[in-house]
Order: sequence, then structure tokens, then C-alpha cells
Amino acid sequence: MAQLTGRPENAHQARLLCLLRDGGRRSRAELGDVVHLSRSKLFLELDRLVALGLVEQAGLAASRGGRRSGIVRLSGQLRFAGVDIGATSIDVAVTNGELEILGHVSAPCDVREGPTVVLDRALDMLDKLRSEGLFREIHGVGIGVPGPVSFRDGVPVVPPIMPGWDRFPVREVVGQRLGCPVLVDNDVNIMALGELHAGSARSIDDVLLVKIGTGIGCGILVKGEIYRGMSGSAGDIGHVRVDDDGPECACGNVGCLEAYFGGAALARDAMAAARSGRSPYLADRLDQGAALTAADVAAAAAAGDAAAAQMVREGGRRVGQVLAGIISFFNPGLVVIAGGVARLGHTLLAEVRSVVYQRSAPLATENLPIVLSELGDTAGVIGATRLISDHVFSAS
Amino acid sequence: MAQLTGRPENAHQARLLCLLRDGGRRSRAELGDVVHLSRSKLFLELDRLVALGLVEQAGLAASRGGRRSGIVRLSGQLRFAGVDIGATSIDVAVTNGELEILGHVSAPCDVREGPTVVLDRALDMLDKLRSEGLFREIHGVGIGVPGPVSFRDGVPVVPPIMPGWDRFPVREVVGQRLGCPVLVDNDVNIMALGELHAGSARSIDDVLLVKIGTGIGCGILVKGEIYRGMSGSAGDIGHVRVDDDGPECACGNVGCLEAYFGGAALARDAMAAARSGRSPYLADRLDQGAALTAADVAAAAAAGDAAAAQMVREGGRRVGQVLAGIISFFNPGLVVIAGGVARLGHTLLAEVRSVVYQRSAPLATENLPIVLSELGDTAGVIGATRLISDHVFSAS
DNA sequence: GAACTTCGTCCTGTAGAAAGAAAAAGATCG
DNA sequence: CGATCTTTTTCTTTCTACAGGACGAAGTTC
Repeated sequence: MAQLTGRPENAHQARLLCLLRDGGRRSRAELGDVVHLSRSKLFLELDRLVALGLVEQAGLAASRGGRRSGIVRLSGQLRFAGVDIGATSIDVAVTNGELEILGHVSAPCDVREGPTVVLDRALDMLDKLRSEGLFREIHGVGIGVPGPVSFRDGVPVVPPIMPGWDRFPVREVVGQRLGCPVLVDNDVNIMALGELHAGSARSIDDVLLVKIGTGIGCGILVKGEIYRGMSGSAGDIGHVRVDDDGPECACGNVGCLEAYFGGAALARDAMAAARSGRSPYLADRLDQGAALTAADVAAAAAAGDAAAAQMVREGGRRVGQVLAGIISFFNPGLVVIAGGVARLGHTLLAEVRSVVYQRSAPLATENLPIVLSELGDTAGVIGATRLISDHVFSAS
Repeated sequence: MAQLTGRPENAHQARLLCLLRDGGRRSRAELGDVVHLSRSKLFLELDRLVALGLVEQAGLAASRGGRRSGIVRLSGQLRFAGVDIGATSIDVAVTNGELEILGHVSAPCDVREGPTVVLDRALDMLDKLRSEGLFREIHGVGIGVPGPVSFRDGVPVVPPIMPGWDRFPVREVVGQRLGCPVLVDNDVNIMALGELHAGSARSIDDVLLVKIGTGIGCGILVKGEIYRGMSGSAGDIGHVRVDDDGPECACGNVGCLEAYFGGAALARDAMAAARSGRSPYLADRLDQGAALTAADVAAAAAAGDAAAAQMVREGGRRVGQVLAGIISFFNPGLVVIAGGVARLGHTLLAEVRSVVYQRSAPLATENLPIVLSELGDTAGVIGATRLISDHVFSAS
């Protein structure tokens, strides 16, 4: 068996690899229908990809009226890893070349423990997947972290909720440990890529993914590619002001969106509602022990607690206010709502929609779906593998 | 003399044409230093461009130590026209291939008179330039209109301040009249391109151009290209809400940015200030005759009128509020303030800067210049010619 | 089993590009 | 002023890549 030595040699090969990744295995003849190449050229490049070990033959297709055509597919040995580091958890998944998840582990982990601890944990999780026999070799790793990243350098830059990570060489460290290409990006960016690849954003050019979790951030896709802005902080909407005399925020300003509807704000409001007795459900929950979190609010709202539902509606309104402005500005083709709070589901969605459709420019909203994430917890890891596979499958 | 038959035949030729447009004439040898082509290939493509009539020889360059190299430049016959249709005026300019303005005429004209009248007027203005001997033939026209445009179709779509223009086939009509390629875009988009080509945005990838005039709009450049969004309405920030209980806006919502600081709003506030006696300068002006406009406020502020200056500061604050959110989201490398109100100059700029630098995400503002337009009234026409020349100079 | 269709492989002609040689034009230096 | 060296241009040769076609292999249909 040829070993997986390398990268595609030219743009044609890169194109073919992406077709096989996104469309799965198919016959050489079908590939010929899609690409605009002469048969001799197509076969030449395919044979080269086979020689590189990136592509392999997989039997014969059904006849289309004549001789059966040979099926080609991405090498069965190809493996990508996606690592999604959240504020309080790590997700690691391993996929094949088509980015289908072969194994996925998730573990709680506080990002504030610092890069060495957290990355060690992530690599341990990857080792666990290795020990399950899911792969022998990894051909690329994508990593998402919950803060701004210099994509070029592969390092976080002054991330507010990641003490100790500033300029830590994540890409270099992981690359050296695993001996494969590594790319690092913001977690909302890779979630947006995930939705583009396998979720609701398939084949839509300009997409916003709004993640409401511990923080509130926004992944931006322009022409199907991540838009990162001048210094890699594009999409940082958590600290947009929604009210001049709102609550103080940890960032120093007042009235920030996150001060209303981030994880901490929701927990704060939940405690208040429980103590004041406005919410029997939350009061009950509080009596049972630990402090309340955003998840409790979700549960309460789902259980029909009026105060909790009111909190969700209120938060949805605030998010809608910010989104309305951004949508007028950006005119996306789709908005995806994701993150832990997305489990609040249709209460939240309805409120966001109502505000956005009322306030945004009519032209920007007339064909604008606003939907919940299809992928949920796997959007991040899938997007991370998509990020690195785009890189590995591109001609150097 | 070879006639100007056509378009470049491949990407190399397109690249060479853009180099000659943006860098001006230069020797074949210097071109060879810049492009990554073998000498034989470079000369082959240059000779073809000469045969197409797009490029011509222009004597010999100074020696660099040996034989003198031949200078090439874009054909001296090449002419582009830029048409900037504003709410109350038309600007038409004719440029050579390097997009240097050879002639520029400006005339008041109400866009509400409808497309036939307005476009006739614009073509008359172009004829005037023709009669001055500035050109014999036009090789492309770029047109900017003050409203949303379907760039693909070359037609305005439901433009709020352009009654009668909805879906009027501007590109087709002008194209047939002049027999050359025509592109139509939003006026702020072409202004952004103008600043990219010849103004403060040279060589900056991600740029916002905020135009404050009759309306308030925003041109967006991503990687040096206009970002238009899903339905061509990206950048439409005039109706973002800045205050929940603000004044009513013509659009039906309340508290829109334009309701505070558009041309109409400024005129309204000026009248109020004049009548109430808060502004002696404006009261004087009002006594002299016609109704007050935004221009009067600018004059008053420049003359040191306190009430007018206060209006400008107030408006700048509102603009800054909206921009702060957008800048956090978009993380541009430069923000340019343009439009008639930009003549308010540094009072306005200082207020916008103050709000933005205080409120936007620190990472997004740490290296963010916010400047006034360098080009002023010519940004639109220059950008329009840039738009069409990019099209004409691209391989079909 | 004959005729037709589709697919894979091989071969050849052509176009395009790279590399080099030679010529042209100019600079430098004695 | 002439010899020599540089730089640029032009011309020629060589090489590679690709398109297109021919042909055999494999399948289907009747």
C-alpha cells in the first residue's frame, strides 16, 4: 500500500480531493461529468492521486449502459482530528477523509487551567480514540479555542476568558507533538464552517453563526470562507452595547449584550429569580444544592416556568436587537443560532426572529432564514476538521 | 493604429493590464521583475496585448547599466466613464486607462425625476465631455446610484429614495446607448472602491466607507473587493436603531440613525434651532430666504455657532454608536468617513472616534485609523471607473 | 449472439512555455 | 576611441503537457 506522503500537486488535484470529500466516493466517469477536464487529463491526475496515496480504487460502479466505471474514493487511511476547546469543556473527534465522525469524546475541562494542562488533556483524549483503533496516523488537526486568534501565527491573542493562553504557540506545540499540519481558529469560526459543511448552511455563501454560550460570538462566512477581519477579532459581538444604562459588564463598559444574556448574566438572573420567589422552579432547584446556571434556566423554561421563559424572551430580544443591526449591515443569506443556550429552542428563536424581522432592512430579511443549529455539539469538531482538510487538500 | 477590439485573453494579460493601470507606464524589464513569468512568456503576452490595441509602446526607459528597455503603457485611446448619481446631483467623469480624470462635470439633478430623465441628463453630460475632445470612444462605464442594486442584473431594487427606478434596466439601457460594457452598483460601494484605488484605503484589505449625506450608507470592502451580501443590500446602516424612543423615521420604524443625522433630520433640527433662537447664525440664514439644509449647519458650525456645533457632535455620537457595534463585528483595517456631511470635518470625526474607541472591542480598534475621505467629490466617479476597468481588464 | 453503448488505455499532433544562444544597445574603463 | 562587460531583446531549440482520437475491453439490449 502506498503511504500517505503528501499534498496535492496542483489545483486540479485539490479540486478532485474536495469533490471526493464533499460528495463521497463516485465513479471516474461521474467525476468526468462534473469537472471540466479531458478524459486523459482526469485519469492522469487521478492516477497521480492514487500514487500519492490520497485516493484509492474501490471496485466498479453500476453500469450506465456500457462498461462499468471504476469507483474512486479518498484513502480509507485518511484521518483528521477536530478539537473544540470551550470555556468549560473539550470535544475531540476523529473523522475519515470525508469528514464523517468515527469517534467523538467530550469531557469537562476549565480553559482557565492554562494551555499546557488543557492541550495535554485534549491530546490524551485523542490518544484514547487512537487506542480504540480508530486511526494509526493523523493527517491534520483543526483546533478551535474560545477567544480571538491570530490565524496566521496559530496563537490566541489577548483572549479575555483564557488566562495564560496569550500568544501561547498552540499550533506549533500540537504540530510538533503529532507531526502533522495543525490550524487554530476561533471556536465560532469553526462552528460556522461545520454548519457550512454538514449543517444548515450547506451551499450558502454568506452566513452568520451566532453562538450564545458562556460568551456570545459570531462566526462569519463570506463566499463560504471564514472572514476574520484585520486582526482576527471579527464577529466579536458580545460587547456591543444594547442599552446605555444597562448593567455593568466584566469588560468595563456598561450595557453589553453579554451582560444581559451571557452564561454569567443568565446565572445571575436565575439566582435573583429564585431568591425573590418569582420562579418556583428555580427556587426548588436552588434548594437542592448547587448554584444555578444557564442550563437550569433552560430546564425551567422547558418545564413551563413563567419567570424563566420571560428571561429567555428578554434575552432573545436583546440578541435580536444586536442582530438586527448586523443583519442590515451584512445582509447574510442565513443566520444560525448555536451554543448551549440554543437548547432554549423555539422560545428564543421566535423572539430573535420577531425583533430582527421587524427592525432590519426589509431587503436584508425578505429571504433570510434564521434557524437553530442542526449539528449541535458536533458543529465545532466537524468545522475544525473541515478547516484542516481544506488546508491539506489545497495545492501548496 | 490597431483598434481596441477587446478583452484580455487570459489571467496573465489581465494581471499585466492591472499592473499598468495601477502603477502606470513602465519598462518591460521592470514588469519582468514584478511578475513571475519567464521572459519569453512575458514578451509574448505583452506583444499580444499590443496587437489587441490595449497596450502600446512608449519609447525607451533609462538604462539600468545595459541596453535600454522598452516602455509599455496602456493605450492612450482607452477611456472609462464614471457616473455618480446622487440624490440631488450627478457627477460624470472621463478617465484614461490609468483612471486619471481627464474631465469632470457635476450638475444638480433630482433623482426623483425618474430614470429616463436622469440617465438622459447623465448621457448629455458625457456628450459634453465628448465635445470637448476628451474621447472618441468609451470602453466602459461604471454607474453608482443612491440605493440598493442587484449587481448581477444591473438594476436598482426597491430603492427607497428613487421612485420609478425599481428594476429599471439601467445597465442595459446605458449599454445599448453607448455600445460598451456597463456595470451598476450602489453609490457607497463605488466610493469605497474609489478610496481603495486612489484614496486613503490604498492597499488595505478590509475597509468600511461610511457616507453621511442625504442618507447614511456604508460601503464594504473584503479583501479589496466590494462585499454586496445576499441580495445586494449590505451596508444599509441608515435604519439601524440607535434609541428605542427616538424620532419617527420615514421608513416606519423609530429611532433610526437617519432620523437623527440624515440630511432631512439635520435640516429639521436646523430649522428648529433657528426658530427657537438657539442659533443666531442659522436664524440669520433663515431670514435671508430659502429653507435651511445640512450645508447651512456645516457653515454654521464652521463659523463657530455653538448650537450647530452641538448638533454635529450629537450626530457624530449617534454615528459612533452604530459604528462601534459594526466595527466590533467586522474588524476592518480602516474606516473612511465621506459624504457631504464629512465637510463638518474634525468636529464630527473627533466625536465618532471618541465613541468608537471607547465602545468597540479593544482588539478591533487598536490599529484602526478612522479618517475623512481624501477624494471628496471624486471618490464616486473614480470608484465607478475602477469598477468597470476591473471588469474590462479581467479575462472573460 | 449481434449491435450498440460506455469506459479505460494508448498514441500522436499541437500548442505553449522554458531555456539558451545570439544579437542589439548601451555603460565603463583604460 | 576602442575593448570589454551589462542589460535587454529576439530568435531558436527543446521539452512538456494536454486535447483528441483510435481502439480494445466490458456491459447492455434485443
